[in-house]
Amino acid sequence: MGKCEQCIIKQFNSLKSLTKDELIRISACKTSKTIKKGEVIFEEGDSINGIYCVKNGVCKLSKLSENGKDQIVKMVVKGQLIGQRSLVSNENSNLQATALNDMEVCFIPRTEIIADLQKNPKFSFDMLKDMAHDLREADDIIVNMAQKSVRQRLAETLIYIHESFGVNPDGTLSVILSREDYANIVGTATESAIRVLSQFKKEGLISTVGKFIRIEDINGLKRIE
Amino acid sequence: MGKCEQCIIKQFNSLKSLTKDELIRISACKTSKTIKKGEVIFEEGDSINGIYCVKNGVCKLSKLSENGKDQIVKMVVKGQLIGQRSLVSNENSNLQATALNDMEVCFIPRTEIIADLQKNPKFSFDMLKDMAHDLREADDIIVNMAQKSVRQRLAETLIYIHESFGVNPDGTLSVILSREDYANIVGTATESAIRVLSQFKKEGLISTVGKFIRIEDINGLKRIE
DNA sequence: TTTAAAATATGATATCTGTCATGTTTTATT
DNA sequence: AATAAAACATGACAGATATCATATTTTAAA
Repeated sequence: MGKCEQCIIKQFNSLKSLTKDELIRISACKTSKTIKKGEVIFEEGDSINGIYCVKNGVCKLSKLSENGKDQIVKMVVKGQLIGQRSLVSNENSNLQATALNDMEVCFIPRTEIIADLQKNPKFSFDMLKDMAHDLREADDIIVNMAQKSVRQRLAETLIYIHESFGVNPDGTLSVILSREDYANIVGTATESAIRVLSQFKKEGLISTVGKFIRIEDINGLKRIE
Repeated sequence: MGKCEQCIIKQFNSLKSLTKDELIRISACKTSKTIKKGEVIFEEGDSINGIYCVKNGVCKLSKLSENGKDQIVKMVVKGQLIGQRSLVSNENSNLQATALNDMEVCFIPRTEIIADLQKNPKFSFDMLKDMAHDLREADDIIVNMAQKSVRQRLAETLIYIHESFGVNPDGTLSVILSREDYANIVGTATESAIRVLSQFKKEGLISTVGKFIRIEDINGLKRIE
């Protein structure tokens, strides 16, 4: 099993602020897991009791709505942490985490992290920064949901995935989502998401081969109103 | 000018975790302000350079959308803090704060708070908890925006205001909002908000006299689908 | 008080989006 | 390869919501 103190992944999240000794201690009690595509890491209401550090792969954080739809609230990639909120508030999770492709994660038990938060102010300040960033993102999502059309939101989602998660060598988006996932990010019916993607294709803004999507005209997407 | 260490308001936010000495120091450099109804406390893009502790009154935090609407993201009442996110991330504000009625606030400069965050782990952990709570609320708002009708969202907004901010002796909601504000919380056109409120009135769910709204049948509102 | 401005109200209509139905394609499994 | 299941696609239609127009009422200001 890898050692936290040597792991490059920690560069990308607040764990980077832990001292070498703290990392060694955490390394001793962490557990590594492989999670297969589609597998649920934890459900709404689960007591998580720790945080996950994503070493590889992508997952979605979603929340079930009363109408049966599973709204995707955030996507998490390599380098990021999952479960900080529940860790801090000591409440059960309000979200479900589901792997979008095969993942490798490390699980660090709650008590260890809490101990470090109490002792290492740089670490807790870093986590504060992360949450402040998440909050800002959440604000933007709220505004988009409230004020923009499905067409605009879907265009922005494609751009976001393109810019945040990158593309394969052939230019297709590296994160593969079903049309239903797109609908659940945008907050619309699956048929509507399919329809709008088809329109984008007709307009030459994107090209698709099955689930693979390539953005052909990113400025065109940005221009959508 | 009041002294922080004797101020009861701090009970309701993370400032309660500061030591007496820290509070005395903060008290020495804080400034009190009165803000009139409708006045803007800070705008999007402003560098805030501190946090506001709300001693009295209510304000809205909003973000301008490209379509010209001013989406309300959160309402802040007596006891709560404003500006933690910008404080922590050291970025300019992504939101505008506007007083909904006359307010009294204390402004604490950034450097003081940062110093305490670095030194007092209990304080920073408390602020982490606050942010985790805000994030959870934001998740709920995203899901509601994405999955619920204007009618449902408006009903839930009325219930939220009723339960979180209370009522006057005559039973009317103590926080007075314009129809436009309601529209900007719910994320709809002002006319739609007006229309739905009129419907609620016709259905006996609420009664209104000018801007004053009284919930007559809270269970009826909760039943709306 | 008078007047102007802003907020509230309501109708008519257009547009957007959801739902249902149905067919096709892709993917997984035997 | 054959089959079933899932995902994707598209049309038709209904319902929700935005927009525009126009009153009416309330509030603020002169």
